[in-house]
Amino acid sequence: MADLNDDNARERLLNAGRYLFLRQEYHRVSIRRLAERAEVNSAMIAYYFGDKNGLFQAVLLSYIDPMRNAMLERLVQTPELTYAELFRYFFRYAPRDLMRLIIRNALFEPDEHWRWILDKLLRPLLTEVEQRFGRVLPEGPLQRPEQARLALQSLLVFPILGQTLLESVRGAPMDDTFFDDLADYFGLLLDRAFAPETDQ
Amino acid sequence: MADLNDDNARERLLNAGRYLFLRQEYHRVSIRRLAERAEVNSAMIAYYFGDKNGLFQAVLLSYIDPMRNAMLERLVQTPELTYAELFRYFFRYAPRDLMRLIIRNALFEPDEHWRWILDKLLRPLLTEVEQRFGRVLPEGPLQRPEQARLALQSLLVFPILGQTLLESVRGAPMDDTFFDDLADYFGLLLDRAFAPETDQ
DNA sequence: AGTCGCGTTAATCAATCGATTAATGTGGAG
DNA sequence: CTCCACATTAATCGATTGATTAACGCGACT
Repeated sequence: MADLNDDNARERLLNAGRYLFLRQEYHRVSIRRLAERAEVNSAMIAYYFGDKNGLFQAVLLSYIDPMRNAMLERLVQTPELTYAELFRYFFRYAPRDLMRLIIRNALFEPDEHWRWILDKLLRPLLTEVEQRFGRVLPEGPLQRPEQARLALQSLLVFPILGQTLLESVRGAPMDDTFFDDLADYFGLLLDRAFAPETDQ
Repeated sequence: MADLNDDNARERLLNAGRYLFLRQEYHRVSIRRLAERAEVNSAMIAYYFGDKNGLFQAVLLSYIDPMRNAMLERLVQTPELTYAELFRYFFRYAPRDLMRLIIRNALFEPDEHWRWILDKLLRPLLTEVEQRFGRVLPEGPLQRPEQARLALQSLLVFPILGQTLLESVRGAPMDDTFFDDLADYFGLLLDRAFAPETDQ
């Protein structure tokens, strides 16, 4: 357990990267500020990670495995998930900082880290979750998998992604209570929309 | 009309800013590349806009007024909008590049341009659109304005915002046909969810 | 012709960027 | 103690950043 503490340069740099890369865009985080926050010489980045990008990818990798395990473990415990439960779970336990980090550094600069993030991190996780928890919609005009998936993704991701934006607009923070209410609301919305045809 | 052509330095810089700021994050766009693209001396930025940030704000302002006018003009023509029409209109005519620009430079760097963008650009537009086209939901458990608005915003914004991401995941571009289908699907989804209570 | 002001240019500033180097510290094995 | 591999340091590299300056071109007006 002594090899997991944070008094060695590599771990300290990872922690500094987790802190800084989550809060600022990649090019705004300089090697010197990383080293300064880690209280480590800036050359240690090249020593342990090759270059700045190596540290960045190491930070992402250090997030992705615990996230996948945690998500799958929790989801496995409730295999028959209602939409409300799914929203509530996701709003509570999704690593919001990591989501924003990925969006910020990949979605808007697709030529740099994007391909790597997509292939190494995102696609395996998405396919695995989907395989385990794919829902079959009832018969009806809404049974179009791609569109249904996009609707679900929008409702899941946007409130988290735009939390800062939304809090500024509404002038009040979105606490857990708000997200719980939102989860119930979205769950009810999808239940009604995806409900089997009644008549006519 | 001769004062609207693009052979003067100020207009050329605005065009360069429109091009570059839409495609890269603020700090990735250097004064020299702006001047180079505008085929203008880099000192002209300071001359006309004070500094780089002045040019950036001028670029945003040059977008926002035509956008507001275009949106309101088109929306006024169809005051009684179905959800499908609203989605279709938004997916077609919303300035996606500008949306991404605002998100990229404000949502994720709230301490820099964020407050200015929100107060000057976003809030007036949102309140104006909402005042003119606020819909009244039918009675029922889904009549909660804030949550309903957030659901609508999610379905409207996320597909546009994440277009690059989604295209990479699905491996094919999302053309107008896809967005039209998506508009119909989302419209139907909300119609069903927000439909008045039937019985029980 | 003179001159005033707007527009423009080349040159340069200090600061910071990512990266590299050579020298040095350190701690354990032989 | 010696040696060697690993870890760390200070210093510096060339490149680029945003910004500023002094000089200059030039048309308009007197």
